[in-house]
Amino acid sequence: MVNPLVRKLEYGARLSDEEKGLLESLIAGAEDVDGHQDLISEGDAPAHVHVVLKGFACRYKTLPDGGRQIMAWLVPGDFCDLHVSLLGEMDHSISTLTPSTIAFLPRDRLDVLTENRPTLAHALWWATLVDEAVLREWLVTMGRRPAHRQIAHMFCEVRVRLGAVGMADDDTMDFPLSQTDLADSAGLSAVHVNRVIQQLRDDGLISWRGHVLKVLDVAGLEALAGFNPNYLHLGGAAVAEGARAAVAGWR
Amino acid sequence: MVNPLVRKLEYGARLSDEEKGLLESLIAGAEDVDGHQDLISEGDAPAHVHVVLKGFACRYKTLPDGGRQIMAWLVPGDFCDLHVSLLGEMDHSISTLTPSTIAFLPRDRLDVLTENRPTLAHALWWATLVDEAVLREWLVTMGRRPAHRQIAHMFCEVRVRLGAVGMADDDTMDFPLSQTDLADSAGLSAVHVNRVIQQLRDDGLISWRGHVLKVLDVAGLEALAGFNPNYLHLGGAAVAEGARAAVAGWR
DNA sequence: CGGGCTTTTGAGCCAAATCAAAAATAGTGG
DNA sequence: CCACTATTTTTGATTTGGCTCAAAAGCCCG
Repeated sequence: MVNPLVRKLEYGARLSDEEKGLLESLIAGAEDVDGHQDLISEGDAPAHVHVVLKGFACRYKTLPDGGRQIMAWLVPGDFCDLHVSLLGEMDHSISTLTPSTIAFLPRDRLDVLTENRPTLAHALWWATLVDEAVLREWLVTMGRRPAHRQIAHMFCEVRVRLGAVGMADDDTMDFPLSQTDLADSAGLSAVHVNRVIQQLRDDGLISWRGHVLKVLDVAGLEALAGFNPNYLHLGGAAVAEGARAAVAGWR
Repeated sequence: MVNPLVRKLEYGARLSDEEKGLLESLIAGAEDVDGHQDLISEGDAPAHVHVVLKGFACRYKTLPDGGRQIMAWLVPGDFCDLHVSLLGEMDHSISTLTPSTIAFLPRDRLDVLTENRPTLAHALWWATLVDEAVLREWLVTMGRRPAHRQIAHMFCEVRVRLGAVGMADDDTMDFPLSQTDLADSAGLSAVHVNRVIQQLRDDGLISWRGHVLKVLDVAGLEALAGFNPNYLHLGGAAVAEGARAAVAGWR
């Protein structure tokens, strides 16, 4: 299978075969990590750039009262700490949610590469900006959608994101989070998440048993969630280029 | 008074006088805009980069049921659409909350400038990454803090952010949002926000009359909010450089 | 087969929402 | 400077979505 990192970044820029090769060659090493292990902690200034190749990780913060809020899911192809380093030190932590494979890219070599390869640099910044767009959508979802729509929305999103890296064939995907993880992502209690899930199952929208999530009724789930995938910006590099050309023309 | 844009970006990079001048010279024009006017709408691919010079603006999305969620406050010195253009088209809208002065920078000239001035480019990306960090904190706040702590947190944040551009002397600042705006930012109802505000007043933490917000008890408010300003990354360029040097040393 | 998760169920409660209306403020034009 | 509106803030009453606490049931895996 093609590296999920390359696969994802192709949505951000039209990469040449050479550029794809350069990117893959940067993967200095990969490590299998257990679930619930911190990869990077608040206050760190990580020397390497981490990429998820397999499994699920997350960004999170812990509150004074012990509560945990997950702010992002990191799925195969996602960077953990690409540009945050520019801020000096991490203002949040990153940990695996499930057993995962994490790749390391030497930051200095990545820097050199992006200086010489504007297309690659573009793709990497694109990835960071999409992260931000996802964050915005999560905020909207938490602020203004009731619990069942919120959970539905998260399933819609993960279906599209995993699909983009070839990991959601037939609307079926490995989704190994616990309901507690989901609750910490949604800002809900685990008990309530459980009841919402049962409702979604009863309504024939999803099935979720063991680690396998299946979206049974894509249209129904998306309608419930009010899901519009535009914020994921997966229209592809070609689309984005067209948009930029159009902008240039208007100036 | 020094341009708030320059003032803010100095936290992101150590800018030379020449660079500051270049930045200011980019401001092609500025316009006074009424409150509650859309500056940029979802789907746009804006030709200029907008910067708030005076007043308050916001990023927001509107939901199918008509609800509005504000995802960010844009205060003097903040960009509205700096790097989002890299995504092709806007996935959210931006409007003023109050009468404001908005500056326009020609995107092509900005692009040229950043290509030749790595320090400036750094400062601009820093600003984008701080936006993202603020978004993360808002998410945590909405997900895991009860309403009174959440509102307290927003006041703590705005105090520091306005202070950074010299607009919060003596813990007193112009804060012209309505309680409805605040509710749409916090994901709460306006009625509940009103009751929370009264509680904060009764507890002697703030006063907020007309458009003037005064934080009467900084320590008390921050303790209530569980506020840690690290996510704003206003330690200053010197601090950040030190951190980077340290990283380099560890490699 | 037993211990440690995770999911599920039940009961009671509370924070925040909704609905509705009054009071206070801020503009606006005469 | 004052009436006249429109908006914003405040109050009250009621409802509810989601929380907490607690325990049972199911699963996974060694």
